[in-house]
Amino acid sequence: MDETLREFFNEVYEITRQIPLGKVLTYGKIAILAGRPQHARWVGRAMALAPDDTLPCHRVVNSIGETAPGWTEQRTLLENEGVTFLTNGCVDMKKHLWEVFRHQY
DNA sequence: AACCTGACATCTG
DNA sequence: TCAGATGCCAGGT
Repeated sequence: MDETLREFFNEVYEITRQIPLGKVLTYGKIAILAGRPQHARWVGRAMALAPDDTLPCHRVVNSIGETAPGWTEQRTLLENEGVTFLTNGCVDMKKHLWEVFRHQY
């Protein structure tokens, strides 16, 4: 794998580690924070390959708040930390999306 | 080189 | 509101 991509992955993991309990981030937002706005899909791949069990990758969802396909535990993990879901099965983004940008300013 | 794939995002009718 | 199309990009075949 390309070295710059590996750096990107590490950046992604670093950011993911900083997501507070009970909050979530989207693949796209993480891609932006990691400096590569076009690589949302690569963030997903980074999660899939995440070697570190302590990485809170369950706090990463897509732009509309859907949990990862084929990973039913994710919802349970989130609910255990107080994250609520809407009737359509998506995370209540209004409540739980981590407003990173507001903290930066 | 050509084509497919995917833990994505955004636009469109 | 929502399914389908489109853009995206690197890895796999």
